[in-house]
Amino acid sequence: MSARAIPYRPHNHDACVSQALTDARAICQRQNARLTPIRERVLELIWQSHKPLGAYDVLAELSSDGHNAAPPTVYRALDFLQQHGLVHRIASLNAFIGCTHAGEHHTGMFLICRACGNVLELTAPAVSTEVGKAASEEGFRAENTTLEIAGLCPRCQAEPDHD
Amino acid sequence: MSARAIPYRPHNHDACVSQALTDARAICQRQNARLTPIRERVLELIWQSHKPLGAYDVLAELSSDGHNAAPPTVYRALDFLQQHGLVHRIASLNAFIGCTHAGEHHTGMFLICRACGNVLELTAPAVSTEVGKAASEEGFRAENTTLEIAGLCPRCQAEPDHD
DNA sequence: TAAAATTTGAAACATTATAACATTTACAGG
DNA sequence: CCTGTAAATGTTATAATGTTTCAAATTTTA
Ligand SMILES: [Zn+2]
Ligand SMILES: [Zn+2]
Ligand SMILES: [Zn+2]
Ligand SMILES: [Zn+2]
Repeated sequence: MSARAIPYRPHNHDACVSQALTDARAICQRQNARLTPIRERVLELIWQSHKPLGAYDVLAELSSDGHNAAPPTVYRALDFLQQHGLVHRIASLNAFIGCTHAGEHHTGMFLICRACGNVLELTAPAVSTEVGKAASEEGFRAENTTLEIAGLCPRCQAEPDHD
Repeated sequence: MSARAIPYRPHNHDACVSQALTDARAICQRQNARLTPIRERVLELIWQSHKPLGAYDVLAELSSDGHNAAPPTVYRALDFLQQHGLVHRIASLNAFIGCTHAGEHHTGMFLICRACGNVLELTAPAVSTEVGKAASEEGFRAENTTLEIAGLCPRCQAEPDHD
């Protein structure tokens, strides 16, 4: 797997998308899960940028596809994709983003730029370790971590108002 | 300030509430902010337990007070309380909880028990440090951290189905 | 092929949050 | 005490997000 694209910088994003779809197909096959056309299309839509997309945004895109979908269609597809580690929900934004570590067993940490809206997913083992330590010091059995950092990406610190 | 009550264990919760209200009055005075009757009442309602309360739950309680309130009343009060560091919003639950470190300048980390619903707010400097490190390694200027851990509290690990 | 399980369609509804504008209240200066 | 101003609250409507339910179609299994 090659070096990961940085959302904040221009890059060949088509490569991000096709890599994500290729990975998804492999992962679903391995897990005996069915990446149906709707699910694949939703994943593709989610990956259209590195900015999280709301469920109703996905719905609107499906509609402009000519697909007459209702909310449950989208939420089901998103549930499926989450279940199989292909997308993450960003709780602080009520929105969804493609996982850049699909298949890698990880706990995502998300850097969310409040200016450009792009999100970078990191794996930070040191953070996970400290979180686990803090939880177990309280006797708490951690199952699921939501870690979302809002702030300014390097690009927007230098030069505001990027897309 | 005495040792903090552990939400997961029985304790004199009236003491939690009155401490929180006393602290809130002092903090607002120091900040020249007006802790009006509505705001104080909302804070008291939020503190009625260590389980996060939804905005519409607050609304319902206000109504049963005989106060004929609409959603904006509650959201405004909650915004005020958040602004002054008296309550936190738990993004993964769309709900609000009293801050147990009001006035202490901190980044909250929340241990959310999925069985009993209680939430413990921690300050974990080591976690904050690692989060800061991970962000700055990416050149990201972190401004706001959402850190919520769902799992099982000690009590519910031992003995399920507590309230 | 027939039965079973999974996936999708469709309609209604529930929950959470905000916009917009009117009214009231608190406060400072005259 | 009045009065102008800003802050806070009331009120109505609406937007945004997410779920329940049941029916129909599709895929898988036997
Ligand atoms: Zn890309
Ligand atoms: Zn991921
Ligand atoms: Zn208590
Ligand atoms: Zn706090």
